[in-house]
Amino acid sequence: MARSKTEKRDPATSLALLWGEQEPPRRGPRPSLTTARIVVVAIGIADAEGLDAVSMQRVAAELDVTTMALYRYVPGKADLVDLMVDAALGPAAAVADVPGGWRPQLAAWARRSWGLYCRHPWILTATAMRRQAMGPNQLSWLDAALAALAGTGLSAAHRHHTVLLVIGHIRSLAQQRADGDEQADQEWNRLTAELLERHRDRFPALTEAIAAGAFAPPDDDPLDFGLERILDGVAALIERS
Amino acid sequence: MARSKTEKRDPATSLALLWGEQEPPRRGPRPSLTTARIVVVAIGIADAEGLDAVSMQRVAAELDVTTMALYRYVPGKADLVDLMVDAALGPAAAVADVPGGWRPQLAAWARRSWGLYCRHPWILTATAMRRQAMGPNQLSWLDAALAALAGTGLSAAHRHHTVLLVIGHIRSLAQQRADGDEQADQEWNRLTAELLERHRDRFPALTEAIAAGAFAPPDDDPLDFGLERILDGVAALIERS
DNA sequence: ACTCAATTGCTTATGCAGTACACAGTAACT
DNA sequence: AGTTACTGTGTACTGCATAAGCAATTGAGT
Repeated sequence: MARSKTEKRDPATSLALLWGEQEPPRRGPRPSLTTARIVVVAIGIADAEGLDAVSMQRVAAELDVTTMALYRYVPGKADLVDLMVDAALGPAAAVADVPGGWRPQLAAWARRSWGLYCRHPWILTATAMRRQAMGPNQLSWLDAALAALAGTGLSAAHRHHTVLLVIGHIRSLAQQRADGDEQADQEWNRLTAELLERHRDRFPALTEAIAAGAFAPPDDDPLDFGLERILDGVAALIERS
Repeated sequence: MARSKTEKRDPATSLALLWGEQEPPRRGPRPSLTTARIVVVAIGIADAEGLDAVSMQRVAAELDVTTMALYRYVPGKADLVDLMVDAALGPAAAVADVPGGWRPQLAAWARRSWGLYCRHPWILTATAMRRQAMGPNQLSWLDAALAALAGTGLSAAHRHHTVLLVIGHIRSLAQQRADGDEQADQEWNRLTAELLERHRDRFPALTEAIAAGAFAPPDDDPLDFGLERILDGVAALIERS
């Protein structure tokens, strides 16, 4: 099967970079750049124009250096993206002091996580379907969510799966959000709706649901419905055990 | 913000192709290929070597034609991928005859959907974070899930959100599965675990969860936990209303 | 102070990707 | 037979990631 691209990364080097575990150079000219500065610029591009706009050439141009200069700081693009993700995540927000126990805490965690995906939608693509090196910030988010579930009596495996479930929901929302937002997509939606109308007999339940307003823009927070269902389900599991 | 790539597609043309709504050519030499044949070959490559291995050149070579010949059948790569997705999905399985009401039906739907993502993991990337043209098969899957929820008394919006919640879970699992399966990834996991151990004080809950076996390979179906939680949550909502 | 090795940024070059364009041949409609 | 709509092909352009070699810069060891 397949990892993305040719998979030439050296895990040890990549992880050392991601965790900031590498000795500064002893000799040679002073570096004119920092890994951090490169990452900041790259994130800026991704925020403004999407992940596809982040090419090595583009980042280098923004920094007024040659493309190849970047390779003195970062082994390759994959590592740069990993760094971007971890930097964009930042350290996890503390939710331990949210009152009310695991449920409000996990909800707060989800809400902040969701906010992150809204501010940096490219995180979704950056972490999708590729071996992704996990940096300290990413782990801190995971840790925070697990901490919220610590007192529930759930097994470790169940706690872990619960967190993954919530993350999955958030990512799923981020995905949908990326799909429907922009004006160019209106044309797609219009034409698809037309097609659906023409084949309405093949999709009775869908046709009916649309007629009943299933796809109308919601007025409440899109995160809420799924999050409440999931937390209800988890609550039921907790009570049962 | 940003769609992937330069966004030069014509929605009308792309959708017509996807829905098979285009008149066959009246004159000229017989086409030596079919769109369908191209798609089958492309899916074969994606199944065997991942989506990254699917390049126009590669597909063309497999079919013994020039790269540019493909463009007589498909406007561009994005459209090819859309066709691949819809073809790989196939028509939705009927779950209306699954006994026991909405819950077993939706569970059965989820299970078949999950099977699809297992057989064709590239579907995840293919549908991630890009404007994706929805073809008839994709809509039929959506329709089938909505049909399962038709008798529940849920509002159309809630039915829709419920389906999206389940899809999100499935995709989330597919994502995780893509991450951890392969032998090359063992090295990553080992080194990450080492790093985590060295910084264990920064991630107490995570460290504790791992020690308690949270990441041990599960013996039951990975789909089950999340699916049951979600369905429990939905069931609670249905009872309440 | 002098030498040397490590490290910098730059230049040049390779290979692969998607795709635009113009050509020559082919089959149906007039 | 001629026109027209189509076919597959060759060539070419652009953008991408990245490898290799070069000259300049610096600190450590003498």
